[in-house]
Amino acid sequence: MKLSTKGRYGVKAMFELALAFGEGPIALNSIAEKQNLSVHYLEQLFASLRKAGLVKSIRGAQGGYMLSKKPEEITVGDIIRTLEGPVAPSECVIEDEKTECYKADYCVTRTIWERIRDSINAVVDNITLQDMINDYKKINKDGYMYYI
Amino acid sequence: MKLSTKGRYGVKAMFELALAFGEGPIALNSIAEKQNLSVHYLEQLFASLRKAGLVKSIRGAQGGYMLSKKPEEITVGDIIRTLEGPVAPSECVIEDEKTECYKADYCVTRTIWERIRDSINAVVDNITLQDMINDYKKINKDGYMYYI
DNA sequence: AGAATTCATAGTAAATTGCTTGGGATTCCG
DNA sequence: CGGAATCCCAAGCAATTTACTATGAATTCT
Repeated sequence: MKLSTKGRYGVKAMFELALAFGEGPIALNSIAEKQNLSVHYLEQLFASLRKAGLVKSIRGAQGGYMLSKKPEEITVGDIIRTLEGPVAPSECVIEDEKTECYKADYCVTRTIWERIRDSINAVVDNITLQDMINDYKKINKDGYMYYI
Repeated sequence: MKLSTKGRYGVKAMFELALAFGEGPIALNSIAEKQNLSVHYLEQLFASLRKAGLVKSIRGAQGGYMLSKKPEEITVGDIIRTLEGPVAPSECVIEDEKTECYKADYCVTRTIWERIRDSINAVVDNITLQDMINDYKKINKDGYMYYI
C-alpha cells in the first residue's frame, strides 16, 4: 500500500507550481534542483499532468510549466490518480471499469476493498493545493520559510 | 496503491478459517482448491500469520490451521499489516520507525501521507472477521450460500 | 546564432511480485 | 508399523514494475 515516486514527486512538484501561481512559468530544472532529482524524470511526470489538463506548458527559453487552474481547483486526488492510475487496492474495485466479477454481489472481501478505496479517495479529494499552501504558511508562520 | 496478492489471499483465507471457527483445523489444500491457488504459496502466507500469532497450526495428517483468537478479536488490519508490512503511502510515515526526516515538522506533503495512512488504518482496524461473517450471512441470507 | 527549455521515445538496472521446486518433519489412520 | 496427509523451511526464478538514464528533436527567447 505504498505510493510510487511518481505520486510523491508529483504532489511536491505541483505544490511548487502552486506556490508560484500567477507568476509565470516555472522551469522543471528549478524544481529538479530543489527536490534533488533528474529533469528527465520530472518531464515524464509532467507529460502526464499536461495530458490530464492539470498544467500547461510554455516551450522554449524562459518557458516552463504552470498550473492550468487555480490551486483551490486542483486536488491531491487529481494528481495522484493522474500519475498512479485509479486508487484501488484490488483489481475488482477499479472505478469506471467493467471488470465486474461474477461473484461481486456476494463477495465480502470486495466490500472491504471498496471501503479502503473510498476512504483514500475521500482524503485525497478533500485536499486542494490551496489547502497545502495554507498549511505551509501556517506551519512556517514565524521566521524562516523552510523549503519543502 | 494496490494490495499485493498476499494481503488479498490472506484476508480471504482467514475468512474461511473464521467461518469454520470452533470446528477443528482446516487444511490449506482445501482453501487452496476453493480459491484456486497453490498450497505452497498459501503456506508462505500462513507462516507469517502463525508467527504473528493470528493462527495456530496442527501438524500431521488431519492437521491444518485454525484461528488463535475469536473472529471478533482479529481485524482485517491485523492480517494486512502482517502480510504486507505497515500501511504507509511513503517511507517517511511508517509507524513505529525512526526514519524521522529532518524536515518533518515543516513538510506539508508528509501530513498528507499521514492522513492517507490513518484513514486506511481506521478502515481496516474497524473490520473484524466476525463483521465479515455477519455481512456474509446477511448478503446470502435467503437461498444458496455462495462461496467466496 | 545560440542558449534554454519542453517534447518524445527508447533503453535499462534493480527491486518486487507471485509464484514454483524440492525436500524435510510430524502425526494420524488402517 | 507403514504410508499418506499435512505442516515446515529454504531456495530459486520468470515476469513485471519501478525508477530512472540516454538521446535527440522541436520550440522560443535574447
